Amino acid sequence: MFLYYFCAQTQSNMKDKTVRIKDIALKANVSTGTVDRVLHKRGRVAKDVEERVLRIINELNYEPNLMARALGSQKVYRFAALIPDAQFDVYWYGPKAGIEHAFKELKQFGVEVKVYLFNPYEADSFITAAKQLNATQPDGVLLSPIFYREALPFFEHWKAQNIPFVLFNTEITDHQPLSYIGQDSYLSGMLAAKMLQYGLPEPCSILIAHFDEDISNAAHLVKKESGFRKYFIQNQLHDSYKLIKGEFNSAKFSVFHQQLSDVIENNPDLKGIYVTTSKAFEIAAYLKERHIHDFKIVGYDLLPKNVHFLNNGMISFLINQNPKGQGYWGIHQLANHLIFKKEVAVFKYLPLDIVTKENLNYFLDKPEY
Amino acid sequence: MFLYYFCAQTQSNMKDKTVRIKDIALKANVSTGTVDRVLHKRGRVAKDVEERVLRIINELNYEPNLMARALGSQKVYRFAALIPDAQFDVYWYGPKAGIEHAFKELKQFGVEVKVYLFNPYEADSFITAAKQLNATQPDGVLLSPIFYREALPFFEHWKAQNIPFVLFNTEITDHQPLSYIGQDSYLSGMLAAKMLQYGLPEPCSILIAHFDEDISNAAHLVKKESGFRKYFIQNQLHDSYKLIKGEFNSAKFSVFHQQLSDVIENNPDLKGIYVTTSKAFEIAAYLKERHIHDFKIVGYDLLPKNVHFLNNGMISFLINQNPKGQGYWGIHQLANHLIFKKEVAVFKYLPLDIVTKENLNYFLDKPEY
DNA sequence: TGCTTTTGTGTGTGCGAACACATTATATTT
DNA sequence: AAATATAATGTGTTCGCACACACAAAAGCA
Repeated sequence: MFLYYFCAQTQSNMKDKTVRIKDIALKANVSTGTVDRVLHKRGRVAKDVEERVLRIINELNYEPNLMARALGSQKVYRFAALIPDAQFDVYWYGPKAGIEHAFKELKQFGVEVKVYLFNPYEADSFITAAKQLNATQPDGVLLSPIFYREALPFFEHWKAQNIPFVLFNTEITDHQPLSYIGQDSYLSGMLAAKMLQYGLPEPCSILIAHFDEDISNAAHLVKKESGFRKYFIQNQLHDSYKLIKGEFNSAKFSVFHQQLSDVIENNPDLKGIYVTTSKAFEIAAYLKERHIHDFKIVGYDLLPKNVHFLNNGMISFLINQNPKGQGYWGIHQLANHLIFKKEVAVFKYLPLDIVTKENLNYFLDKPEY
Repeated sequence: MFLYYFCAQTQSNMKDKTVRIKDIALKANVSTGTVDRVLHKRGRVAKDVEERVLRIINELNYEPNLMARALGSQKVYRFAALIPDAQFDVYWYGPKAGIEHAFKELKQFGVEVKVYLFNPYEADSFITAAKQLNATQPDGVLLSPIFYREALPFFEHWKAQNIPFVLFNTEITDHQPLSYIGQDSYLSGMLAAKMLQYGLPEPCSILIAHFDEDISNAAHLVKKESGFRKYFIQNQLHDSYKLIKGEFNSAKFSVFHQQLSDVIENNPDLKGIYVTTSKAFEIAAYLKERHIHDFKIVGYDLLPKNVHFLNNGMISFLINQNPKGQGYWGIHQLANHLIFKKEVAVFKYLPLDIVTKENLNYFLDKPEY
């Protein structure tokens, strides 16, 4: 019978136990202390000895026992996260939950996480929080750089201080972060286009709705829009579908309503709406109020209000940006780099989850990733 | 500024380090040995003492240090997996990969995994492999019980031997497995219906295509079909759409082609096809050959051939059953139960991932879950 | 030469839990 | 009451690693 065997022993070296520092020391005719010094590049080792030890480490394919390491070294890794306060935008509950979850998994390895919150509508509050964060000299930083310009000097500072930082949610990959985590905004736009067009076989108008953001400072929204438009071009559909662009401000209801009703009146064949942010519920609510039920809406994120309109059919699909996962993986990337010395990918793109009424449950309260 | 602080110290007990057995022993006026006996229910502890210790464990919110545990106890956990050989059906590469991935994460905790392969088209080979598996007296078993009847006596045996077993892929939840892992077949069918109907606004006929399976022995396919039909009833669409059922056998090409062309000829308004297994590519290939391009197909699983037809547009959507994840979580459920003493959910439903050309990449080679 | 640095190397302890073993207290038998 | 069994509890070693420290040899310098 066919049989695979996964176990600690390699096939070649059949009955070898896992290689320990002791084993290396023995084979190299030195003490464990010396091996330790080589492993940690603490110096104070003769050249020839160092080479010999390194060779043997390679030969024996030594892999440190992470348990024992975490147990032995009482080192504490102090991570800091810098994210918007959920009280201003419930979206940010997700990342915070993800960060907390990652912390729970990693605290055994000596990880501590401080979360600094700022007001996503006030650049100053970002700066204040970031300065405070810096005062504590963390070993690694995770942040959502929604204030790009304001974040720049901090990038410089961390680079100078050799503090790895991970960015998420807002696609920025200059300034050598350790890693960027989030979705591919461009593909995200293409996917949204597919989902709308697939359900709207007849030629019609489609609205691209941006919300609340300073578009010039929000590169990811621009990318989403390009991806969205690209889909129609790539599939030779740009003659059949008219794409309208709108920027809305949900803060002032009356203005928002006026803007939206203008768009609807001016485009009688409007049948689909792509909301580039998590504010799809604003539009759904408006349409519901007006008893307009034949629109297809695609938006982002499983906010309670969005879920509500997904369930009653006003919203056709939500693309899950996995905010929880972003926080979770952000902390994990730092740990992988600092604690486990793993290579971490500069781009960590999370899946583009398509959520409908039918599969909603699996994305709502998953504690795992 | 707002600030959350995740660290080893609880807020109430500010400067407490993590609680160790020693701390409990101290507070309970006993030795660590006694605490240990209480923790592991090894007996030989006076009733009153046990109660006191348990109370203090609770009060102090003790959580064992998994590192130290894994280090200290050299215990080896021997898991066995019993799955079809991928050489008969490439689908099974997924579970095997997931099992291997889980092993890599868990080997630090002393986990070993033996994978026994059988021929999914020969019940005897299943029995042979299962017997061989039993001979090794594993601590836990993960299997896909695609031969339901043949698996029954083994369920009994494991139950009698107190060996936890986890089932996956084929929905079976009798016989008290530790856990079942897979998709909710019923919801899966509903989702497929949604994806087809959403893209086919006009009334038409839709084919439900089963493949290769002995339907009477494949409860999950029946459930998929019920869910699929339910969608149309629930949404009052059963007048507009005619649902046709077909059972195909891909082994005999000529027969299969005849069957399929019959269905197409007899239903000129056929526009959608729901393939309940991973064999959607068979139908896509046929249609492609006949230059029929206006059908919407929804099927399962990211097999290379399916991916091919997803990319060229013949298949609209694939629902990812996450075969890799099933193997991964299967092993993890065993570990959670046996090693980490966690409660494990009897039903572990994996998300219903909707895969299109646009978001395909994220589901193809994700090493994480 | 005697003395201080520097460099190379080995030893020992602690981390938290598991488990074997040693010891003490209590019950039972003779 | 002494002997013995048995239940209850305490002690010590182990796991693999990090890190502090001890110490020796070599090198620098007067």
